[in-house]
Amino acid sequence: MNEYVSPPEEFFLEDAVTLAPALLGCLLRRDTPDGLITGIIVETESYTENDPASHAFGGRTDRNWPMFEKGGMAYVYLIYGMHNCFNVTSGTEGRGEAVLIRALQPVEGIGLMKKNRMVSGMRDLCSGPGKLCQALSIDRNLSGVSLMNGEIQIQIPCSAVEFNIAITKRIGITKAAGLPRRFLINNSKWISGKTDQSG
DNA sequence: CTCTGGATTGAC
DNA sequence: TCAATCCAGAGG
Repeated sequence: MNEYVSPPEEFFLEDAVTLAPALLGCLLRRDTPDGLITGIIVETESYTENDPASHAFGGRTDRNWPMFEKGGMAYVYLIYGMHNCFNVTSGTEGRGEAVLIRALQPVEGIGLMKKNRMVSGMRDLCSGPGKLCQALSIDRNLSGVSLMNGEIQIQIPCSAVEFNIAITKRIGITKAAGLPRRFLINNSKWISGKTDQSG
């Protein structure tokens, strides 16, 4: 069992395309009134300001303002009227970019995740951006909070973990659909998509 | 103010 | 394959 610690602030100041693969293998930790929930990040996507698929493409707004702040913030938004998506902002202040967290390997608080998701299969808990937000009770009230300390934190592993990173096109977008900006831990069974097997 | 479509999910 | 469901952003 690896140990995880808070990264230095500079960790989040990299550009989104650098930070997205760097977040793989890191721990996402969520403190709720009901208890602690954690999971290892296994799938991410990067969205930069010059990317037509990015919310930051049209400039700063009331919704996307965290993307333009200094890296290390949560940017949470509602998609399709019903699902929340959690992003880690990246880059120095003024740069509109973020990394979408798409899937986690559940670690702690699995009972809570099942309760929040109202499903029992491990594979269904965090294998998608909307799913993991529901499992960790993340909604857009948390957009703009710091990830350095507080109710949502990102922690890096103390000792390096061996894995290969696969890079593919992003999921579910129509603009700039061909860009290789999706990063995942190769052969992880916890990534999003259709590979159902309850357990 | 009205209109439109989306960084998704789960049921047909 | 497609409906659910709502708000940000664009246009009048």
